[in-house]
Amino acid sequence: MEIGLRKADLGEMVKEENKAAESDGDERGSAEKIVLQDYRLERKKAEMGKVIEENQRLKMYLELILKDYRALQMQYKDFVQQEPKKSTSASAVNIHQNTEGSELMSLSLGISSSSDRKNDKTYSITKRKVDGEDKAGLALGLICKFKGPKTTPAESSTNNLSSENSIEEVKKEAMKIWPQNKFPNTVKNREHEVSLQNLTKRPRVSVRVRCDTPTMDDGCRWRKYGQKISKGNPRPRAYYRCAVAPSCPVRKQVQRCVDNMSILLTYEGIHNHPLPVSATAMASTTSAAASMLISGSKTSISGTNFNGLNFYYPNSPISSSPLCPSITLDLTPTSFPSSSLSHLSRLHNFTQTHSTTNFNFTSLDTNAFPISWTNGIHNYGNQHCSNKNQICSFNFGAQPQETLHWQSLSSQDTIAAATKAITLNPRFQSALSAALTSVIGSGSAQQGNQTLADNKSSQNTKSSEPFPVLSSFLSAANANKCALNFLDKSHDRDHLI
DNA sequence: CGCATTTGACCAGCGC
DNA sequence: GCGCTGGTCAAATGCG
Repeated sequence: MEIGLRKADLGEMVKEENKAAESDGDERGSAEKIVLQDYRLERKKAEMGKVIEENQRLKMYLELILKDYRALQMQYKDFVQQEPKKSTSASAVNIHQNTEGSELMSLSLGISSSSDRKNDKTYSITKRKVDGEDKAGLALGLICKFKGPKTTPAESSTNNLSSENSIEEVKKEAMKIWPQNKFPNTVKNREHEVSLQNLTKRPRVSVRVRCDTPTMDDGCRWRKYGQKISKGNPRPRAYYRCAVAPSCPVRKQVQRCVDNMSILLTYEGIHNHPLPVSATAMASTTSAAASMLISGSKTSISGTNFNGLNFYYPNSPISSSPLCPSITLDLTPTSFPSSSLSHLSRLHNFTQTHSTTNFNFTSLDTNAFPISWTNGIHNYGNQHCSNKNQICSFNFGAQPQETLHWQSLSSQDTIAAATKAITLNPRFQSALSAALTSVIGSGSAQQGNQTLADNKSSQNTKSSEPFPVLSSFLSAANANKCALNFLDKSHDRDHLI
């Protein structure tokens, strides 16, 4: 569609140019006119060639995306088919059967704000039940509980049932949890749902960078509102608010590592205002990752406690709330892949309810044991992943032709390069999507791709537009369009960085 | 003087 | 229920 429009537009342009040429011709000699026309023709031909080439590339991207989509669709089908067999309770089967298709997508993401949590006393009860009883499958209960209308005190009290795992009780739980899903899912409801999600869910993106200076300038204006000594790290953690706009919800935590020069920046929330150009590199990196989180969570259906891409950092654990999915982009040149990974593993063994994703953008020699990604999407780079433990580490510099030498770059450059890697390369997007999809449980890398594309596109359009990219989720159609726009423009930017 | 930072107090969530 | 911890608030302080 986009391709067709482009050709049509170009045709119009050629006609207009020809008209202009004709009017000019009255004042010039015919020979000069012919030469000029020839020149214009050649130019248009060249442009046409570029457009055709671009269209081919777009088709290629589209095929890749479709391929990803089909692969995910197959995985999803497999999952749906296998899950009832695995499930020990009939209600679980009902839940899955009731949640097939697109509805299931919208049911999966249950996040409430802290204020909601305050009101919803069932939260902690349900969560504990979920954590304790069935780490593999019953997370659905939690998910739905978040989303649903506030339960009445009577309903809440019934949640205090003794935790015997009888089928009847599970059924009762499921009935309490799911009834709202049987209501007609009107457009209004969905919009409300989505807006609520965007308002209440604050994705966390941690960026680990090497920084020799006391503070790291990421281009944005921040106002410090607190400082705290956190457990396990003598260096205080600083809390910042975005000071660009008073209403901006974005917060940042800065934690310096105790034993090296790396610094961990944790961003929470999405900017609701235009950003200075200097801030777009970091912001686009984090928002791309945040978008991935949101999209991934949104399409997760069950299984892995949906909540979590958790960050853990030796000697400075950043707390993670189940309400705040988080992701870490490791941009340090000298990371600690093996130790961090084992650390993550150990941590995860202790806290099975959390899962962790660590994207390592260091040079490839820091990671030495590639494991092929088996999600049926793309193999890209070295990906260290243990699905069982929900721990993934990516090294995106693994393929020689795609290797980016982060070590030689400054922090800003590294961030910019990482941003580029995430946003411009469909393979990166696929890999990221695959990781998130895997970690979160299920879902659509497709949507992740679109979101990333959308994200980049939104930045590309105009700096005057508000930065937040999560709003793109409100319109799938728009996301499609933006994805194409992004793909359309991506090759031009390839020359920039 | 205005703005940013510091810092102790307070609050909420969570584990025991 | 209590204590620990992370996160936030707001008065005090510092700085240009």
